[in-house]
Amino acid sequence: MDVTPIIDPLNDAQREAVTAPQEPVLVVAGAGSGKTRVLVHRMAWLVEVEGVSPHGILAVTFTNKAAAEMRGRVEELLKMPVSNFWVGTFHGLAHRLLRRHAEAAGLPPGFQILDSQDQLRLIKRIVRDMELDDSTWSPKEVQWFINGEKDEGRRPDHIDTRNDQTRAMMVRIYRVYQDMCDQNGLVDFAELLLRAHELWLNNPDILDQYRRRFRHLLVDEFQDTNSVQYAWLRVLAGQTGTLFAVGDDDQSIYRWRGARVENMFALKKEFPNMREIKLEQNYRSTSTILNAANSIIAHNSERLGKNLWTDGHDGDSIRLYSAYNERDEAEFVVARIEEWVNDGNLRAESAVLYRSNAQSRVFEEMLLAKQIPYRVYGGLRFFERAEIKDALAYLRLLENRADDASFERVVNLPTRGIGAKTVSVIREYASANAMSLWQSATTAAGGQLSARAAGAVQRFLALIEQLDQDTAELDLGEVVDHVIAHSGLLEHFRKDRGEQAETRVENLEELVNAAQSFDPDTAADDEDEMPPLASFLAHAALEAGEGQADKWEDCVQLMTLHSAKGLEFPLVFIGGMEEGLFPHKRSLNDPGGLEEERRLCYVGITRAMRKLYLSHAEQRRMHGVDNYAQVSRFVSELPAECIEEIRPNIRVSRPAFDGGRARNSIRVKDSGGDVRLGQRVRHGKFGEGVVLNYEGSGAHARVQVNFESAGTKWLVMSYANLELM
DNA sequence: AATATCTTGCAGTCG
DNA sequence: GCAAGATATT
Repeated sequence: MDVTPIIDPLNDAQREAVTAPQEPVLVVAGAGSGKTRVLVHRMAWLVEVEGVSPHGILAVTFTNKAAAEMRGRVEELLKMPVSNFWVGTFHGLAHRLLRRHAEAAGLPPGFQILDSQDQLRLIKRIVRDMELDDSTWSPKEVQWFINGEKDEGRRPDHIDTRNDQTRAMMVRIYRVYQDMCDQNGLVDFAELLLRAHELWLNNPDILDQYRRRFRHLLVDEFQDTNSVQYAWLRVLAGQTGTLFAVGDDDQSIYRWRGARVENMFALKKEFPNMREIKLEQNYRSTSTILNAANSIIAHNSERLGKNLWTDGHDGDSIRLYSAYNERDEAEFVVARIEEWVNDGNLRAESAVLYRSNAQSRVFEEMLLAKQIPYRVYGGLRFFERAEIKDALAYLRLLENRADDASFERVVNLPTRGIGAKTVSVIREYASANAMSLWQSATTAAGGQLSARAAGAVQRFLALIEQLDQDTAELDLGEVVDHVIAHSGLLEHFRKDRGEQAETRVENLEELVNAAQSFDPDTAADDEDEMPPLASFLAHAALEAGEGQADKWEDCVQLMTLHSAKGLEFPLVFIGGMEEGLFPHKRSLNDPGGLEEERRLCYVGITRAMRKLYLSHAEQRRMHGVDNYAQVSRFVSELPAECIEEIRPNIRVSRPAFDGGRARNSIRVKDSGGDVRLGQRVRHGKFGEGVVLNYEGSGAHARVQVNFESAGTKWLVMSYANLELM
């Protein structure tokens, strides 16, 4: 057999990894050192040379993108379809296991996935139902707490709450939340992983079956595994499985969602015979860019230690631009992109990276103004759009009548005379009798509904049953089409004359397309197949789709630094290099947070192949308020000889701003005086009060005043005629 | 009960 | 600057 395509394109270190004996291997692979290639070639090596059946190989990644890429490349190399391999994300694989073994995992067969929006909604309701103050028990924090505990593998019973009232209450909410999910057959993201792990622990026979099957476990981005994922893999590997783990401690950027870099060290302890191989030769970037990256990451203390090198060219300096504000920054970036394109390059080769999603807006506006096509990754994804979730809620009810979240979402959408009052009666009767909203509704909440409300509810129930019957024989695309048409959703959005109504209708139509072309999972594995609708719904929750269509058009790529991991671009911009934004201020509270931000910066820099631009703005509008920040410390951690500063052109219209760093007063029209925060003022009608807040400037300036008798009001300065006191 | 308008909180990153 | 939720209006 000809193995040259498998081993020829590899350097020595890569080859050592790919051809290693069937023993545990840890590959520490720097950015751009060919780690995906190593994984792909290892799989090919196992199959072609070692004679391992694809059936016995499990490959795990974190993102759908990475999984898709791995599939594609293995197929290309082996020239055979990879349907026999299990290749997927942790969540995807966990989901597949749970579907197969729903009963053993203690789940109803029609269980649905709860995405984080739905999860938050549910928690909000629970906090309210428990009559807790949602400012002390902010649903977001509760969500954070629950997910954090689940990521560590802890159920409410495992959590020690002695001497900690706050924690005790959090655990109480966690309990109620979990009961709710169990009753409704809902599984959140963290739960998928935890249940999959518990499936091993509680069912030795099932575990044994998979242990015997998967003798080879390949794991990408090992530094991003959390405790549960690690335990899941560890148990699956057992004494007989061989683990092939690839990771880079310097690219560990998901600690906030439970990832533990330490898992890389733990591996070496658990498998004393583990072979460790370092990949340090970079094939992606110029040496200037690599120097910058090495120099940044050297400021971190906790590292396995590794230094990237290349035998390529120096390339251009890294350009640093100091903008006045975020618009100026965007203008600069877009102008550079225009030059790039005029030089005959593709737009798709350029990427604008930023720390937080909110930063994309200004770049989008500027690109739009210059009519440059672009594509935003992340942000609000297709399956997360409100109208899509509405449609999915109908579909979910068809699958699982007990899905309360979906029930509530569509019971009165489009409006059919079932108001808040009616729903709350149904809800109370349901919780008093430990039944689903659906069941409660079928009994007209135990007869507590008025005749009119009961009639409306009855019509809703009949509608769902009717939809279910009518679609029983249809295929997936037709089901979706039928449901959005006959549920009244499409009609509802059609007659809505809001500006977004049209795109909503288009999105619903797009959903039908998505369903039609949906391929029930590329890994059409042997035995039990999932019903298409269930499979499609899971796909919607797990993959969420992309922000916009038109993948194939040549367009500028916009994304967060996080979602850029694993990608590369000839031209890269990193915007918002400001203290407080990057490193983000909320990362500074916890130890290790800063180092993680620095690794994120390292990830960003190493995305660039040829040209890298960094920029920061002196002034940036956030939450509608101007902010001023220092240049990010990361800029000063770069070697000076790599950097070339670009001064703004004089012609740039410097925004009229009034000098002060922390501006806290505005000028009252024609009056010579300033209104400051805390200033006492008198109003002709409302009397005396104190200025709490203000916004805008000039004729549009408004102030918020707390009046002693009239309460707080927003007033337009130019009309209010405030008298300063 | 349905719709229009105002207020509030937000934006840290993913599956 | 936007979206969700709260409040006001019909």
